[in-house]
Amino acid sequence: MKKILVVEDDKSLNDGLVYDMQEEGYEVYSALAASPALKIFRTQEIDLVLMDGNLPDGDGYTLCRQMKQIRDIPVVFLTARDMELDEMRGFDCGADDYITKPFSTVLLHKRIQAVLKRAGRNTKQNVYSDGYLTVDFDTSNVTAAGKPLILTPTEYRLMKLLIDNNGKVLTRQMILDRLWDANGNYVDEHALTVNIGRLRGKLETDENKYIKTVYGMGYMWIGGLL
Amino acid sequence: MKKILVVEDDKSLNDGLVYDMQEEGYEVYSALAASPALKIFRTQEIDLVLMDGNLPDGDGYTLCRQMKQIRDIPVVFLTARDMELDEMRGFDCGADDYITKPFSTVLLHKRIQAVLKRAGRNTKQNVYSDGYLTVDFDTSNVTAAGKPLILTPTEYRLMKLLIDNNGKVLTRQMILDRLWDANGNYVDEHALTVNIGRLRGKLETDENKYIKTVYGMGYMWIGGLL
DNA sequence: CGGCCTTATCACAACAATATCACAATACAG
DNA sequence: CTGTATTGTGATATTGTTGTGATAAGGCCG
Repeated sequence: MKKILVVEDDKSLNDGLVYDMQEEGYEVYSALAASPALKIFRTQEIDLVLMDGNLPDGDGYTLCRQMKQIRDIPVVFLTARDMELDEMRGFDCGADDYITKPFSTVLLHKRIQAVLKRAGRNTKQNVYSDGYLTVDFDTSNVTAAGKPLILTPTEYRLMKLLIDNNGKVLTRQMILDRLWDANGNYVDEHALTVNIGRLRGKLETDENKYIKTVYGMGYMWIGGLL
Repeated sequence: MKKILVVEDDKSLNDGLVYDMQEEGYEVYSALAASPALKIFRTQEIDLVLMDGNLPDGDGYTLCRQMKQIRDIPVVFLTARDMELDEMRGFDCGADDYITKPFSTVLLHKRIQAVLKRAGRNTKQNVYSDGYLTVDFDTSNVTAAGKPLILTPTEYRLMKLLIDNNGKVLTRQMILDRLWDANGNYVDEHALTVNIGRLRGKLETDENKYIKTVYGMGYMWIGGLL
């Protein structure tokens, strides 16, 4: 569940926001001023900050900058209509969006979703990496020591299967079933042996071993385990 | 210089926007409807789209989605005040900001700056250069060993796409989607193969190879790697 | 240590993916 | 409207991959 921090000095508006956001399914923290907000921000893994532009102790733009420095999470500003100057300052300090009061709950929620989604793009990663080998499963990019590595489709699928079961032994039969025998076509078990060899040849060095042969059983990926 | 595409069916507002943005130092393209907009978008390396929500042929939200699919650049919506529904649809389709009419030039500029800055995390280099090949993406000048190289539009766009993803594999499908029509319009995958060949013929020599084919996957630019 | 089984390596052939070349269709400038 | 450059298409050649067979190397157990 996403954690939202509401920073708004108007008590009733603050309460309203907290209630609304809880209804929308977020875990909500709130603060009435900058300094308690910062404290919460440090201790909780906040995903997004909803912030008023005019806070009593030090304005929100300073707070925004401070937070961004600690950890770069999205900040959405709440600002009164027609405060063009405010808007600009907000963006200057790195705000990700701003919303003019008054606003509806549903709109607010939509904007928050949009901002979170935007931020999520830069953080979400589906990668395997130890010091030497890196595999990006989203783009199918494989690099060894920073240099791109070209794997054939079968080699890649084989590697993915092994990494998905990092530390577990996969029997030859299991691997055959999952990589080849999708439609009942029989393939020589030997094909697996050869492809394991080819994969090793491409990604293992004298110092870096990844695929452990388990005699009489199958193979096991041992990335970052030994 | 940043390239902005203005999509607005109100001719006078369109002209005004174009003028304002040119004053602010952008290179501005404009379209009065969705389909010409899409054409410009495909052929020009647009950095940001300024779009009206109500277009005569197919609404802007559809257009936004199409563009995002081709290449993920920021889209800012222009929408009439109080059109809350519009705003939400805008965000649903991946809009990066929206601005309610009427607005001031200076505010618009600020918002655009903010959005561009936000997107800037993904901004690519403006000049590519290794010892042999040099590409200036601002002026579209390409030189090999100091001598100018003439590329056709498609060759250039193809090369840019590859360089933007230096060291990463781009699948054939990805490239097709981004350089040719992302919608139903069918283009023979073969066209890509041929254009890769032409590009290679122009910029590769016996000693300098740039485009690595990844069998069963696609292609990868390998400038300064390997 | 020596037989027996499992796994590894190498070379090759069949096949599928990609490259190349020539030409036709299209866009485009004058 | 005409000539030219660009881009897509088709036929054919080339290259990369992958399964298979033969052979070598390695582990297991007496």
